[in-house]
Amino acid sequence: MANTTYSISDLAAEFDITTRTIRFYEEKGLLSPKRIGTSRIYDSANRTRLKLILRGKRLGFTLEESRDIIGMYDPTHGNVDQLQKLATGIQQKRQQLELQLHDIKAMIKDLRDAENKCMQALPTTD
Amino acid sequence: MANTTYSISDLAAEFDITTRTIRFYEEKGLLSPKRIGTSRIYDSANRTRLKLILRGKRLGFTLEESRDIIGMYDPTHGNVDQLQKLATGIQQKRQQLELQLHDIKAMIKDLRDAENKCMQALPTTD
DNA sequence: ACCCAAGTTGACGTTAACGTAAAGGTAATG
DNA sequence: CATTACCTTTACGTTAACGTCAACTTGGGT
Repeated sequence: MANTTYSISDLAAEFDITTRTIRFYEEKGLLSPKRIGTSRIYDSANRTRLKLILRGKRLGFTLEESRDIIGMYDPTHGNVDQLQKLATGIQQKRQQLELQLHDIKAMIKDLRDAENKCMQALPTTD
Repeated sequence: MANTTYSISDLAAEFDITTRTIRFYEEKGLLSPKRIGTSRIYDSANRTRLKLILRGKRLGFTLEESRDIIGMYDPTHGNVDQLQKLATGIQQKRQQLELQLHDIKAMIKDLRDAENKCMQALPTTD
């Protein structure tokens, strides 16, 4: 199984970000690639995490929020009490996202209306 | 018609933000309330604009983006050429929003999955 | 052996979006 | 008439998320 790996500039090119950005995410504890010598080596799991970080960014989340959210994706952390807290944390984030979903839909509708008004104000080609 | 007006602290209280924030938005050209003496007086139109700004903020937009978007809501700007550019601007923003909509839905699904895994890992009460 | 592209670690700079005093004006209330 | 409660402007401080050098090492290709 040829486990594909990536250099830092591979990922930077793929996602159209700088290497500085990727290192910054690592500095903030969002990524922790393996090393060969001093060079960072990213596997597909790292790449996925990066994608999730960027998705969070597009949605306006801070890096800290994204880190928390990504932390919710694997229930590796055994303890029952921890799992309870995790579950409620997940539910809260989901609620927030539902609100955001509502906001976006409203905004899209507003823009559709604006577009229509705009079209009506324009001369028709007939 | 008792045109309702608001003081700056009225709006700050209603939307749970500081007066500083509201003044800052004005500084950035997002609001322009009337004045009585030196005091700012907001009408319902100003209040609506503020609501739109905050919605934009919840969606991760910069103030500049929000200002542009809000500017799309009224086709007051007569010229045909301007209207054409406005229309395409609106369409672009809408496309961006559709992408964001997609991102949000994906994230909600991820969180639902995570919630399920979490529940399965928890002991049932039977 | 030499070069170059790509990697590394600091460290300081920058921008957006406010926070946080400081210093003062004004209007109503006790 | 003095205090309290809001309002104002001006100005410096702060945090997140990188940008931007600088100075250095390192693995391949010719």
